[in-house]
Amino acid sequence: MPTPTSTEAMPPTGARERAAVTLRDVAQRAGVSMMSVSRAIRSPHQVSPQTLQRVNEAVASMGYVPNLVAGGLRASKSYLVTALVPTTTGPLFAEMVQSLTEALDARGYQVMLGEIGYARSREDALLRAIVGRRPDGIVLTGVMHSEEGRRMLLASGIPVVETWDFTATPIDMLVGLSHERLGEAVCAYLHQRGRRRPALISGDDERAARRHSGFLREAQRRGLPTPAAHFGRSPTTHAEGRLGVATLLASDPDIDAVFCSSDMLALGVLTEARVRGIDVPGRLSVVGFGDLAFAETVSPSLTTVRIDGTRIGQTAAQLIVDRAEGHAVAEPVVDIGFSIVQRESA
Amino acid sequence: MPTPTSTEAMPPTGARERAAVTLRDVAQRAGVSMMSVSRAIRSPHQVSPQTLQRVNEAVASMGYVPNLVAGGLRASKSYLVTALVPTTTGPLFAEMVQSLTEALDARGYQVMLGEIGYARSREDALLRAIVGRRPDGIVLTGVMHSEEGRRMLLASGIPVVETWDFTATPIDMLVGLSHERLGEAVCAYLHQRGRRRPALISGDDERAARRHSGFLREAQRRGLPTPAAHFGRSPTTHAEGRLGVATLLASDPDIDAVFCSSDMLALGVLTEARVRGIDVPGRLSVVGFGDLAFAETVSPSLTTVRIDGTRIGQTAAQLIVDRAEGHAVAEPVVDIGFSIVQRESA
DNA sequence: CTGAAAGCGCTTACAG
DNA sequence: CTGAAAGCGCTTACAG
Repeated sequence: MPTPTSTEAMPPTGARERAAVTLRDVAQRAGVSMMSVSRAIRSPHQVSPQTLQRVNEAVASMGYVPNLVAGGLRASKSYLVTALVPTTTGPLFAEMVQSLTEALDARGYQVMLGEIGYARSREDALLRAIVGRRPDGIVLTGVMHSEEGRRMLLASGIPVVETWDFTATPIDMLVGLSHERLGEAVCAYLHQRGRRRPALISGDDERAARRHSGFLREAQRRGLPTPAAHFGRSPTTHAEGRLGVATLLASDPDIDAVFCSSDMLALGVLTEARVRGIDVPGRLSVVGFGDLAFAETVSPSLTTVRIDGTRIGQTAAQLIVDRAEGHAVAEPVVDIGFSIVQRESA
Repeated sequence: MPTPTSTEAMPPTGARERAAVTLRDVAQRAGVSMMSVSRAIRSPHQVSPQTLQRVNEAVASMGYVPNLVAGGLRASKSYLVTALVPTTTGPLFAEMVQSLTEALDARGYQVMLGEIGYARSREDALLRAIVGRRPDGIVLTGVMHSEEGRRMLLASGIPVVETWDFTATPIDMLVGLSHERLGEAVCAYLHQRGRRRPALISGDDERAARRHSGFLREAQRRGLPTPAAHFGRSPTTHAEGRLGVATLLASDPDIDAVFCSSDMLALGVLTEARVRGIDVPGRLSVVGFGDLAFAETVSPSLTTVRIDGTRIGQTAAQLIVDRAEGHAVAEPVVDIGFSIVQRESA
């Protein structure tokens, strides 16, 4: 290893090591107490004009950024809300995350996202890391099943909102919908339009499984033959949609409808049908899930199921803030429902 | 307002308010000092077997979750890395985020995502909130332009990695690529395949703009007529791709290639071309950007540009950890390049 | 292997 | 309007 020259010994790197400016430094510079600095920053009107000005000058010249961790520790208030989203979802939850972020931002809270699901086994470890940071609220996508996870969240005392799904036993609060009922509704929709041999293509996430079982139940109720199904992995792909419908048609050429667990699967089905010269919706109806932006403009346009992610996010934000600030929560469980968006494909 | 009955006065809500278990509580229960509990949890082998057992029992029975905020404050170490991703990107950065999360998780760090971009004006406020939590590292998607933002990050002393783009003046470290060169390469690719009137459809993000200008420069160098362009908003959509190619063809029916700033735009172009009976790639070549999963299985399959998001994430993780743990960073600026994935559409 | 003291950077609670 | 003291829940640094 060469002897470092002075230049090598002090690369740009070196400059990054100096300690951050603290409240004490600012107080010294401004010639006031730490408390006055703290007040000048958080509630400027509680402080004399001169104090305010001197503090502001010191803050600006020193580039002071308050340590929220320290403040939060003392005040037992983090103004941080953690949202856990699955890696596997892609754009489906984007709408919810955005509206959650906006609504909480407006009330002075910051949202941090945690990715869950790339290693299901590490879910409890991740939860522990999150609870350990003592956020003022936790938003989960889906409901929590792990007993360990439920216990930890419950014991933490942190407000929790589960979303996008329904359960009779939420940990705390819930903003979601019944995927069973959704599956039933889609089956009814197809049957009412004369379809007799519907099938399904599904990813392996649990909400898709619930939609599936609702669909089967409704088919049975209506006296239809048990719908065939093709299963792929989540996140679902265009390729799986093509493969799925090819596989289904191979074992039963009379299939006349497919309910897909995502719009991307449905798009794959549309592609495969076109390549094979199968008329959609003439010979085959296709229904997606999610109402992603492309559903409206593909050709044929895609009939799908829409869930109002914006409303989920806003409602969750409201619940978290109410609970975090000690207000009564009138309706801790909200069913936001779903709607079938009728377009050309079914 | 009705007088609350005892049931109303003590809803499930009430149970969530009790204070969290602390190290002191566990120490008392286990009959040892706080330090012994702290050691038993963090370095169990430094503690006698009896102590360890008593602590473990107490921790389990009380459901103790250490307050990482308090620990981090004292130790000046948060084991938290914040990644800022644009709301507008959709699935493009998913790969990077996942590999970043995995690589950092393996080293004991936790990644939290912050959404940027739904309100550009709030970018500095968001940065302030993030710096205020004193993460051990910050990963930015794109490069930082705001002078205020650059100053704040620089002054914070927190390791920063900018990604997905290139600049001569990174704040700290950089893992990216030149979008100008990428644009040049795509133009050359199309010209080499006999295309004479290429055009572009672009979202309004700055990396798309750089690809655009590289493309124009290369076109000029090759003596091609100045490529026409259609601009839409980011996030780009399937609808915009359809509209864009329709608009371009209306003003110049002889266009023979389109470079789109996203695969979703390109998919819209494929749809519009099919509906109009325009042969792709016979009469019109289409190139996307991103190599999303569907690019391979749409029909015709989509020629596109791939960026190795996994490698970006892994490299960024390595840089952050090295810097955070005081190791020398050999190569603080990494060009990961790009590749054109040739398929049917061009 | 164990523990008492000090301190991380703030805010609360209290007194002027 | 201002400030000195205490404390949030941990870990560091030191002493045994």
